[in-house]
Amino acid sequence: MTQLQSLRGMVDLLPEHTSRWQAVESVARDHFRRAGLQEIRTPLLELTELFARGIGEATDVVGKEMYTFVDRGDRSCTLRPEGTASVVRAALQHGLLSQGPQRFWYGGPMFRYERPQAGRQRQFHQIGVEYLGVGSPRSDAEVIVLAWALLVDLGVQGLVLEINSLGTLQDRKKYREELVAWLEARSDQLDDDSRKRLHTNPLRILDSKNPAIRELLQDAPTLFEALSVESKGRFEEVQVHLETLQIPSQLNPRLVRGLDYYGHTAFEITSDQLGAQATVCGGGRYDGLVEQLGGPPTPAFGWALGMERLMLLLEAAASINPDGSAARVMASTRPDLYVVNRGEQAERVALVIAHQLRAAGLVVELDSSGAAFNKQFKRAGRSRATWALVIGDDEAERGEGRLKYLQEATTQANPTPIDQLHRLDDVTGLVRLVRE
RNA sequence: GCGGGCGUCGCCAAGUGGUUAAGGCAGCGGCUUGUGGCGCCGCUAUUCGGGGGUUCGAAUCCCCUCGCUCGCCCCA
Repeated sequence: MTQLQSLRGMVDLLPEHTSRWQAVESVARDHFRRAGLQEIRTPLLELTELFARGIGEATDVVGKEMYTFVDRGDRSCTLRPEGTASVVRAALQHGLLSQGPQRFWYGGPMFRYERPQAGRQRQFHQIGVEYLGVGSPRSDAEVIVLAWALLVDLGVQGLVLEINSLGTLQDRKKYREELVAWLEARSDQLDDDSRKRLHTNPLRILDSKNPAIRELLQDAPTLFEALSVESKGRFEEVQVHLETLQIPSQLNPRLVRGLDYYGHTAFEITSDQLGAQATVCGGGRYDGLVEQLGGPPTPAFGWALGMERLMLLLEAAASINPDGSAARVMASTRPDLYVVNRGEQAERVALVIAHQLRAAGLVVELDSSGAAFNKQFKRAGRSRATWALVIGDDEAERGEGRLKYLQEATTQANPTPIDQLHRLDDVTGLVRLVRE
């Protein structure tokens, strides 16, 4: 293949998709605004150490999925694989945490060096929320409902909210020992993968998709049983708040999540319409991270939502229900007016009137090809504009344009009546007419 | 990193060893230099992801390579 191509897993967003993305982003921004969140934008590139310390050396993300290189100043740099570590770093760096609780949202590209497949790319996009400095069980529910409400508002169907509690560090340490002991006694029944994890990251074995392992795990001790009374109580409180908010949730005791910084509440919002990559949104509590990165002990909670996966769900929802809100979000804008013009004087006038109508707020497409009228009409039809404004030299001479309504099909039997003339200097009148 | 499937025009796609590489959509031009969606006519791949080999002859067989895709792993 001699033709230059984008890198594997790096995807172009073409115009038919960018309009949908903008629509989704604007709905999200509005939700965040009403929740009192502020946007934060951090660099795409950070010191490798930030992610190594924040996410955890033993995790897959850090161990094998990062885009890392050494820059000209001999620093090890990494393209961000997720947003949370950077947000915490920025809050710390600028002393934001000493000003009380901080509520952020962010969005943008993330990078993970993985084999692409359905719902998984090397450069992908997330929008996310981080609540820093708030530790109540109530805030867990408040932040989760933000994600849930956004998805519901966008018209996504068939979502499941799965939640679990990972307890405290001590809870996990205690459980880890129990689990390792239990699994070691049955190590002959483990697959290679699980055996490898036994000592690096045993909790992740719980998440295995291997049916044999799942079967075996049926009788394993669960994390929930190992939780302290306080941790259990806290988690129950979160569940009560979710119920009060009428968010249906399912306890998933195997839900562990792959980033080291999570503790207590962890959750995922999944759909059965995403193939193997079922999670559209995931997050949880990460009370230890701020300290881990050199800050004061600070409770925190957040989530990230995958834009590409969300778009997949929106497409599915729109095709099932063409009148629903998902379909509305997917619809692209069409021009109000297409200016058909030909002739020296007419073309000059058309340029000016197009400019004036745009200034007045209409979506106007100007044909500047100088092609024959029938060509221009053909393009006007294809542009899906509501109206055509026709200006030839006759009209230009009189300072008028012909308005033609394009939304009704012409047939042989019903040739379109020729429309109406309208003064070109009456811009507000034109705008009113087009807007109806 | 490991498996499976696939690669013929911008898109969909026929062709499975004999030579002129169907067809549809889209695009462009014309019928139509003043009125679109319908119709009719014409044009658009010396070439089948790339390289090498077998053969008198290859899009069709073999080898290598690149890419896409789905799954494992992991996660958004």
